[in-house]
Amino acid sequence: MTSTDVAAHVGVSQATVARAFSSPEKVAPATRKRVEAAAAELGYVPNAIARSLKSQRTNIIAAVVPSVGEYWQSVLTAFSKQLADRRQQLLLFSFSDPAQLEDVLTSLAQYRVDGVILASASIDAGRLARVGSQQLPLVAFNQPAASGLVPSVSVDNDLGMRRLAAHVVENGARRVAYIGGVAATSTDQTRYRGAAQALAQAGIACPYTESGGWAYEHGYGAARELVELGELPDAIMVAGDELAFGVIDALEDRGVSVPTEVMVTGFDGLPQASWAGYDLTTLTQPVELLVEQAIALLLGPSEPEPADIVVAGELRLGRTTKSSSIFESRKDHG
Amino acid sequence: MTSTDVAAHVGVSQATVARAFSSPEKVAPATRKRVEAAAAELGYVPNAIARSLKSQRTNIIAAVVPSVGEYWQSVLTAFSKQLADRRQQLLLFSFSDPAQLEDVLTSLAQYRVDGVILASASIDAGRLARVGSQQLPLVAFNQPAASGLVPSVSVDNDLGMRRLAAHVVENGARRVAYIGGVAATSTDQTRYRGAAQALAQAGIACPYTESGGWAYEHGYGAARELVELGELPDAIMVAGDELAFGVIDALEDRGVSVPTEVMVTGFDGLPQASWAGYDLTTLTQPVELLVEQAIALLLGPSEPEPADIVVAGELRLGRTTKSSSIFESRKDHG
DNA sequence: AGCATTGATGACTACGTAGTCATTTGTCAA
DNA sequence: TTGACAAATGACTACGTAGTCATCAATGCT
Repeated sequence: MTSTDVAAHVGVSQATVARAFSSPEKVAPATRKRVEAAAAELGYVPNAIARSLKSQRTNIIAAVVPSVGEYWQSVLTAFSKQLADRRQQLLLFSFSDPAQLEDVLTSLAQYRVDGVILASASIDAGRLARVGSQQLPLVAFNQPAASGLVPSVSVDNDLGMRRLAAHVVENGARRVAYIGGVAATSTDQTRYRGAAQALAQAGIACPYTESGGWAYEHGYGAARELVELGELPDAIMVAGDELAFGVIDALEDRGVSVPTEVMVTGFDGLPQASWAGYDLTTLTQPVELLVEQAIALLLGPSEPEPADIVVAGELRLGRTTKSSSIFESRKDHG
Repeated sequence: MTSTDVAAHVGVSQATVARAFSSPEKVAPATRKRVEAAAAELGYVPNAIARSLKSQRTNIIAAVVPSVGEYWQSVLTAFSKQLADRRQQLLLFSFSDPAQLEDVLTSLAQYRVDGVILASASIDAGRLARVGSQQLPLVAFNQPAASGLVPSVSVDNDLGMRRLAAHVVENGARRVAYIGGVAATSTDQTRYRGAAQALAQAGIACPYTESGGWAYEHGYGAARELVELGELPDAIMVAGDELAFGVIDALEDRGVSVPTEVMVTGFDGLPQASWAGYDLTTLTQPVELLVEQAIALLLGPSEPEPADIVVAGELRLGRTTKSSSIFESRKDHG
């Protein structure tokens, strides 16, 4: 069922049918109605593939995201929603191993998408630069390493961690440990640096432990080791919320009370952070806003110049840091 | 940069360049190498849009999923991974309101995808039938209502709930409450029926409470009401894991201990169910297997006949039902 | 040597649409 | 009434690819 078929049925030219759908104002109302009626009757729907070939625009945005992780799933959801509002579709390219990235980018290149959202902390700068050297509109999402190489949108990791650190210090922490995700990623580095520098200003050291990933299990494992080594700090700052959930559960499992004995902070502001079971102190990323900015860069009128948009997050105070006496614990387990 | 450009550069015809990429075995090795070299030099990548137009295959599968919910996110991840292995891409259509479905299906129809995965409990049978009447290969994912109308793949909701009910009864529950999601959905109905019938055989009633959604907040609210009404049962069976997390947190928040005072069961087997903080007794859906079956139906050699594949889930025993004396509570909050 | 067979390649065209340009029709002012 | 002009429409073509068919060279066989 093509526009030509509909045209024949109505008794107009194919061009008129095409116009009736792509620029209806250029078709006389009466004609348009007849075309629409025939299309409905025959079940005609314009072919986006052919349209894309002709117009050189696909109205498709590709998202390259890691296939695991609570955080990326929430980001993806936001992109999907906001792109739908702009009548764009989201073509999903997920990968579980950074090594797959080459393959992913190769097949991505074939689809002539209108833009690409590169969302993964685990792409190194060199690779990023190579991708950016294509003429393809590209936005790096929450990848500090992208700065200067490709246009990027990020939460202010440094400021966020500083605020969390300040909060922890205010709440009386004197010894602090930091549990990171993957030390090789710029996200991890930036966050740790923020925390470490802010704490250093208060004269507090902040030993770094790499957990080796961003998932619950990694946080659980790292915290378990910390407990087994003894010498628990007053607070553990964790590089991400999902990690922090694991940290909290590991601590509670071993009888270490949060926040009474050890405070815990996260980073990201996942929905679960607000769940009563965790009620985590964290830095909430303004995901909707970040996504909006990313889309604006991609779909903006001009080519996205290598701008680096940094958006501040919002401090969320949960029960996991309410240790000092002036805070009334809103809830206790027992 | 097109195949014609490459052809001119190498000194062969466009057809040969096209063949070198789409069916390399039909091109002499020497020629193929020259073509590949030129393509690499010029940065040529085949245009999937043009190929799709010509070949009438897009290698794109559309997924229609609700834009919220932990469960659907995990399903999406599985689809994305498995489709990538088969060199198919995933075009994402998410919607937050069932009313948007018409729009979604309209824009979906334009992309001439090779198949559609319809994954939402909140599509009613009538609508399903209409979608199915198109000639488009379609698979309904975890929608019991689809049975007979369109090919479908589902977990065995009935059996799963029966097994959970049996487990709860074995653990000594005599009074049981059921918290559902959205009563109008077939998923909710099937699950409740399974639980109610299994409990009835043990002579136990199972009053149904609708929570009004599938999210954490809905479970939290429903459980809060249950507590405020007094008359707590021995066990609460919940229609989904995310709901169950809310139920557990609401109970604990009000000083009701799980599982000592009230047992809780979920359904889905989300990753978080295995987190130590919840350690939920639930029915784990074999998501990877379900997805595999769905893809097989879609991409199978023949048109997917309206088969209904039902796969049994696996009972996961967590701490939330270990109430009877013979079970040692692995952990307690306090 | 002559002919059939196979492999490699080129010329050509269709896929379905949208934009360009030309043509026709209707409207208004001189 | 007629020229000028705008609106509506049609004919035509290009977008980039892959499949069909034809062509040509090389090989094997009698």
